Order: sequence, then C-alpha cells, then structure tokens
Amino acid sequence: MIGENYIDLLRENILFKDLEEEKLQGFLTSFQEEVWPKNTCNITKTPTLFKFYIIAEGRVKIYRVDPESARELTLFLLKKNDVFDILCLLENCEHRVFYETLDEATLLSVPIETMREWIVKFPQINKSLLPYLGRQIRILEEYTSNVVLADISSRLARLILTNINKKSNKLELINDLSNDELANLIGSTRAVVNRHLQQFKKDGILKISRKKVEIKNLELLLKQAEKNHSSG
Amino acid sequence: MIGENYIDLLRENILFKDLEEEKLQGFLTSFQEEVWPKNTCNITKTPTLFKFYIIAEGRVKIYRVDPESARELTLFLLKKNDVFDILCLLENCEHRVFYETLDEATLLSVPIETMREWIVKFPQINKSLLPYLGRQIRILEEYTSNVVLADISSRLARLILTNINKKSNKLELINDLSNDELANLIGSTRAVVNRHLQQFKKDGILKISRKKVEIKNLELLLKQAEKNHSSG
DNA sequence: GAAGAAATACTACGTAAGTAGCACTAAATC
DNA sequence: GATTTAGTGCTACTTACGTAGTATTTCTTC
Repeated sequence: MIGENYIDLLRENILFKDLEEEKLQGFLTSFQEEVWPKNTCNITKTPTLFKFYIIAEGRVKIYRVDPESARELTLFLLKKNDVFDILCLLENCEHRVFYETLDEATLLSVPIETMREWIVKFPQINKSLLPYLGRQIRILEEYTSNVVLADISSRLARLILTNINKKSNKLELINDLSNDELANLIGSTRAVVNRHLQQFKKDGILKISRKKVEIKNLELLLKQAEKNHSSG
Repeated sequence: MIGENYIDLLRENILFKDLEEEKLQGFLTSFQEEVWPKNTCNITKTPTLFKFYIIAEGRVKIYRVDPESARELTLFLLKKNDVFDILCLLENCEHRVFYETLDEATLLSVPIETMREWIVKFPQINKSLLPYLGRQIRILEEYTSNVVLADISSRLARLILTNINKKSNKLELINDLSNDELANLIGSTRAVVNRHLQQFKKDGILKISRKKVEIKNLELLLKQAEKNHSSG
C-alpha cells in the first residue's frame, strides 16, 4: 500500500492516465514503495519476473554487457513515470539485461501477475500499452540504424539533441552523466567520446565541465548531427 | 474478398490463430489479394498507412537507407505469415522505412482501420499481438547489441546460425541471398562480408557458390559466433 | 586541508572495417 | 548464342575507432 500522493504520478503515467479516479485509488493497495540506492543493480534481489515497476523518482538504465570485453551498452535510460520490465510483462520469460540506478531511485512495484490481470481487465491500460510498445520499437529501430549508419560524432550530437527540453532549451536527463555513461548510450567507449567532446568544445559547440555538458551553439550541433563524416 | 484456400494461412498466423473458424471465414471478405513483383518497393503506390499486410508467399524486407552513403540496413526480413506494418498499425503515423520484395510476393491486405477495429473487437487478436510486439522488441535489442559489441565475423556467423532450420538442419530464408543482402542484414558492406565468407570457406566452415551458402562445419561456425576477435 | 577516489584530458598506436577499383564469371535477356 | 547485367573474388589503401597508459584535475570525506 502506497500513499495518496502517488495518485498524481499514476494520473500522468502513460499506462494509467486514462483510468477513472476511483480505480486509481483502488490500485494504491496493490503497489509497494521501494527505494533503491544509487548505482545498484537489484536484479538478483528483486527479479522483474515477479514484479512490475514504475519509476517515481530517479533514473534507471537497462543495459547489456559483453562478458569478454566488459563493454556496456545502455538500451534504455528510464526516468520518472517510465516502467519496466515491459518484456517480462509480455512474454513471461527472462529478459537478458541488467538494471542499474543512476541516482537513488524510488519505485512503485506491483506483482507482475496483477499487472497482467489489469491489462485484461481494463481496456484503457491495454489501449495505452500498444502505442507505448510501438514507441519502444521505433526507438530501437532508430538506435540500430544510428549505430550502423552514423559515426560517433553524429551519434553524440544526436544524443544531446534528443535530450534538450523544448521549453527550457536546456539539456536534461543526460546533462550530468560521466563520459563513460554517455559512451554506453551511443555504443562507444569513454576515451572516444571524450575525444569528440573535446573537439566539440574546440569548435565552440559545447561547454564542458566535470559531469556537466552545456550547449553553446545549437546550430553547429545540429550540423554535427547531420554530418556523416564517412561521406564527404 | 479472397479465396477459401487462405483460411489455412490465417489459421497459422500469429495474430489470428486463436480465432474461431467462423470468424476467420467472415474475415475473408475484408481481405484483398495483392501480388508484388520481385524487387519492387511499393510504398508509394500502397502506403502502409492505409493497409495492413499479411505475407502469403515470398519475402519482404523492411529497411532504412542513409541518403549520404547510400548504405542500406535491413531491419526485418519478413516471410510467409509475417505482417506489416505493425508500427503504422499502433501509432497511426508514418514509419520512416522502405519496403522491398526479395521474391515475387503474394500479400493479403486489409484496411488498417479494419485491423484496428478487429484488435478492439476480438480479444484473441489483442492477446496475440502483445507477445508478438515483445518479440519484435527483443529482436531489435539483440540486433543493436550485436552491432555494437560483436565484430563482423561473429555477426555473420550468428546470422547464419539463427536461420538454420532445426528440423532439416539446413539454411533457410537467407540461403539464396547475395553478399550485398547479407551485408544489409548485419550492418556491413558487400566487400567486407565477402572477405569474411572467403575466410569461412578457407576454414572449411562454409561451402559457397553464387547466391548459395551451405554449412560444412557447424561446430566451427558456432565457435565463430562466440568468438569476439576484439578481445583475445 | 590532507588523502584518496573518481573523472577527465591527452598521446601514441594497432587494427578491423570501409572504400575504390577491377578482373572474372554466372546468369538473365533478347 | 551473343550481349548485357548482376554477382563474386581479390588487391591496395585509408581511417575512424578502440585500446593502453599516464598525467592532471576535481570532487569527496575524514
């Protein structure tokens, strides 16, 4: 059972937003609040096979690791009101990925079987789920073609561009990440990302400080995102 | 309206398989049969925004192109009883990809709005759709991490391995593709794929002839799939 | 504010993959 | 069966990326 204050969260959630107020109230009893410390991987303790999570606060990355090279690839960087793990929810079999918090995170958990029942019972959830899955597919298609067809500087520029808040015009979600984490987000390595960040700095595109990226010249950044150095 | 003989197709289809016989019969009136010639891109003529397709015969690839380098990336290679475009179905906005037939293909089309209505009206379709979408997401996750974390020879070996028919032990679906098409499937180029195919041949792993790949040594192929040359 | 940890900046180097070009060959097409 | 086209095999070359190593800076925390 979680507090009333979480009603607002559910009301803004992509899966629950269309439900009537009284039903959301009823849901509160099924949720549990969990706090995960920063930089922890709770997969062994709390398998996503049994629980479905909504992020109330903090960031969680879903990532893969190549055991040989120890290289990481971040598949999704989840934030407030994102949910996981959608694949376990749909397929009831293990999703071979890791989860790790980038901040201290507050999560709402619900038994995954309960969530499955809700999808069947409440058409509104089901109806919201479909376009949500579509968006996931679209994001992954974009990711794959980016990695294959664009070079690192383009990918880095695009990563930054897609995380600019349209209203504040400021970088969000990834603005306080280390070079290492940025590299994981575009399928590269720390040293290479730093090399390109330095070049961006030289070119007057970005202002860089420790765990901080600021945009100085949006126009040039847009050009970098489009430019594919492999051709012309 | 299509012929009775397509009932068997629908009965085996991932989305329609759970529907009662009489309902499938009723569906027949909504479908149209279309034949697309080999190597054609029918996107402009028959936008997937308005129709939903089931493949009855032949192969269709969904791919992206980088306009600058003209390089292609095949996202999905669809075969009999696969459907497209699932993203247009879910999101009702343009899916920025191309479609092209690799063989002469026979397709069943249904107005996409009709398909949307069916999803709402028949829970069985909706229920089948969810794990189908999950599989798409899983495939794309695998694709992305492959491209980032594995080198070309591993990706080529894995591509071949995933297309071996478990029963016949023979290569299917991709066994008659050109080096060019194989390259598109792993995010590389013709010349590079050929280089590795030649090496596989030298190593006694494959037998290669024009538009034909045969497996000679499965064990060695499995080793290639696991080996990541970038480490060790 | 000293000591330690974490993140960054930079240099040097090796290499897989991409590109270009061309000869050769099988297979459509007329 | 002559001609064209598509696909393959191969050589030579270039380069962006990844790796390694190290110095430096910035934060943390005791």
